[in-house]
Amino acid sequence: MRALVVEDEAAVAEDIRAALHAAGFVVDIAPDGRDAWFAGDVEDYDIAILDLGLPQLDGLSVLKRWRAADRLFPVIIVSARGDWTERVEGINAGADDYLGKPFEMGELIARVRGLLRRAAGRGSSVLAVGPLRIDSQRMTAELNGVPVRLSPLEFRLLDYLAHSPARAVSAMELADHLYGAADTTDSNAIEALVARLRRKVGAGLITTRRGFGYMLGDSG
Amino acid sequence: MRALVVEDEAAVAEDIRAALHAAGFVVDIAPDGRDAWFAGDVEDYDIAILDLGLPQLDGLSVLKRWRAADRLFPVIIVSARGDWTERVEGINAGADDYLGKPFEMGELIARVRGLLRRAAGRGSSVLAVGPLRIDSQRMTAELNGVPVRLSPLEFRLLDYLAHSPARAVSAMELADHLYGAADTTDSNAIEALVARLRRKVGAGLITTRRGFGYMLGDSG
DNA sequence: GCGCCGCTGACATCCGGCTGACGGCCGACG
DNA sequence: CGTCGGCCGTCAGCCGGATGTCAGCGGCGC
Repeated sequence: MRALVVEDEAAVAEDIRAALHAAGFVVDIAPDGRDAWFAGDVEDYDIAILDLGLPQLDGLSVLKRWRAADRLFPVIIVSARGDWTERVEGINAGADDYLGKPFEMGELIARVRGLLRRAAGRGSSVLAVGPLRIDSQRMTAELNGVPVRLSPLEFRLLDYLAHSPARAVSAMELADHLYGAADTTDSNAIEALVARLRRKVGAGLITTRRGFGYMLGDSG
Repeated sequence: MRALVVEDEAAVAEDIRAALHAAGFVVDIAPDGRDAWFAGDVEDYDIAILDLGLPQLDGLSVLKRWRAADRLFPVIIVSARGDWTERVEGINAGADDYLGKPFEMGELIARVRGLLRRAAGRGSSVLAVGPLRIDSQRMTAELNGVPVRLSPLEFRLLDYLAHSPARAVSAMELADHLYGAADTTDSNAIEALVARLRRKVGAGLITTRRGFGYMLGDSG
């Protein structure tokens, strides 16, 4: 999962980054509105945390521009001014959630997870695919009720697939969301990762659609 | 689907080519404005990605010449970050979308799909033809609600037919768009492909107009 | 009824994707 | 500080599905 954090105060940005990173996200930070707009327009994020008070370009404007450009990833607005009208404005501009400062990192993570769940069209916080249960909260997985020990990358790959229902996800997209955009590796790292995952969760769970990508389950 | 990438920087061009190819496109690359103008004038593209900073002939001029010659395929302008005036100029010259550098490949693909959808006069990425539903986003097809497993080429052929409403598409045109112009193969590869497709989606869905080509459905 | 275009099933080939092995890197631990 | 073990990217070779080719058949249009 890839997240964009828009926050001008470096210390706060770093706190959020750390929390998200610990929760298994790849994080980009945009320190001002202009960078934020650009990054959100150009990169492929799963979610954005957006501070409203920003230099260069106001947070609400950033959000509106994203939405106008059909950038539909979930956005959580974070703001110091606990203003009620502001909240409404945020929602109207296309925000999916609102969090007043100061806030607990735990709450932020929880809301992020909730939004991702909704975006994936799932109700429960524990995703189930066949005999496999994936708990993104605890970063654990169970096969037939038996805990499976997964490495961080393995888990994130599995988690990303689980959040992309009924869709084949290409190796390129996976690399993008697991590593971030920077490296255009044309290696078989993803294939190797998938192989190791299959060895742990059973070969049948991850289907390869030749020429398209990977998906969980086998229908479709 | 066939795309023209106009980009003088070989590495960038290659990245774009790879991404488009992974998304199921046949890609031609034009390294300068002159080549671009010629290729767009002579070949039959479904979309073009146009860099503005070009040797020989400026990108905007290329676009204007295409439009002046009634070459109406959608064009996405790609340009170094920042300049609003440039963006306006681009739109005025007949561009359909604008993307600042650097950009995320996934973003490019999404916009390309959006434009093609609009070009086909549809709102959704899911096309329905008789009992068949084609989702070009997920690259899946369903027959009466049952997923059909198609190979990459099969899917692209089907997708192309679906985007050519009520029209017979010749084998030559199909070969052109599935493989690229270069090879003037006088083989029956397309026929074989169609045969395999028919076996999977039902013979009635793809009609042959003897001497003209193939079309989806049977009316017209 | 004739001829040609197009269809099919079989076969060859080719390429994407899988695997097992290897080694670098890094953190844990003595 | 050295060693150990786990994680993970890279390599090379293999496998099987995907796709082009061929040859023969069939039916559509004249």
